[in-house]
Amino acid sequence: MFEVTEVKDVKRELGLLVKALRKQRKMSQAQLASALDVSRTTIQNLEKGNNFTVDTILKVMKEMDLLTQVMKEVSEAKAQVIQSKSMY
Amino acid sequence: MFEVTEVKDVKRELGLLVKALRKQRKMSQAQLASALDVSRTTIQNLEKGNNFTVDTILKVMKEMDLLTQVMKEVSEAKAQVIQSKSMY
DNA sequence: TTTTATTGACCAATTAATTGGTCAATAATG
DNA sequence: CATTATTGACCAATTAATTGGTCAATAAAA
Repeated sequence: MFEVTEVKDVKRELGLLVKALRKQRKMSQAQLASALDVSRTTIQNLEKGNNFTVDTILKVMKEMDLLTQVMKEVSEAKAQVIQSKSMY
Repeated sequence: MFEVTEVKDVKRELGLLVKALRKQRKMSQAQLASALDVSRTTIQNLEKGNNFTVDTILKVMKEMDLLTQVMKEVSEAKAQVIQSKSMY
C-alpha cells in the first residue's frame, strides 16, 4: 500500500544522477575525478551507490553548477522548520 | 556581484537544518543518535557542519519522514538531465 | 577490423569518519 | 536556589571512505 523509501535506494538514485550529469557534460569518470580532485575509485563508488561523504557529492554539484540550487533548497527547508509551530 | 556557494557553506546549512528538525521533534542529540543507531559524536559533527557520510544525513531524513521527498527530488533531477538535449 | 578510450571490478595502503568515553559549561527543571 | 539534563569540546581506538594501482571487458574511434 505505502511505498517505503530506503536509504540505499536514495544512494543508488544519487549515483545515477551523477552518472547522468557526467554523461551530459561528456566527461569520463577520470575527467570528473580530476576536476573534483578525487580518485576515479571515488566516482565509481558514488555512481555505484555505495556509501560516500557529502564532500564528494557536493563537489559534484558544484562542478555541475547545482550547488547554489542545493543551498537554496536546504535553506528553505530549514526556514520552514524554524517558523513552523511544532506539533511534537 | 555573483555570490559563490561553497561546499562548506552547504554542509553548515545542512547541520543547521538537522538541528532545527531535531529541536522541532524535541529530541536531544542522544535521542536522535539512538534512533539512527549512530553515536552522539556523529550527530555533533553533522550539526557542526563537519564532513559526514550520506548514510548519516539520509538516516536523519528518514527519521524526520523526509526521505521520500528527497528521493522524489533526486529522481526528478535525474529525469530532467536524461531528457534534456545536452549542449556540451 | 584494429586501435584506443572507457568502464567495472578488485586490492593493499592511507586517510578520515565514526565510536565510546570523559569533562566543563550551559540550559532546563524542581 | 539546587538539581538534572543537555550540549560542546576533546581524545584514543576502530571502522570505513578514499587513494592509487592493475587488469579484463566493453565502447568508441580510426
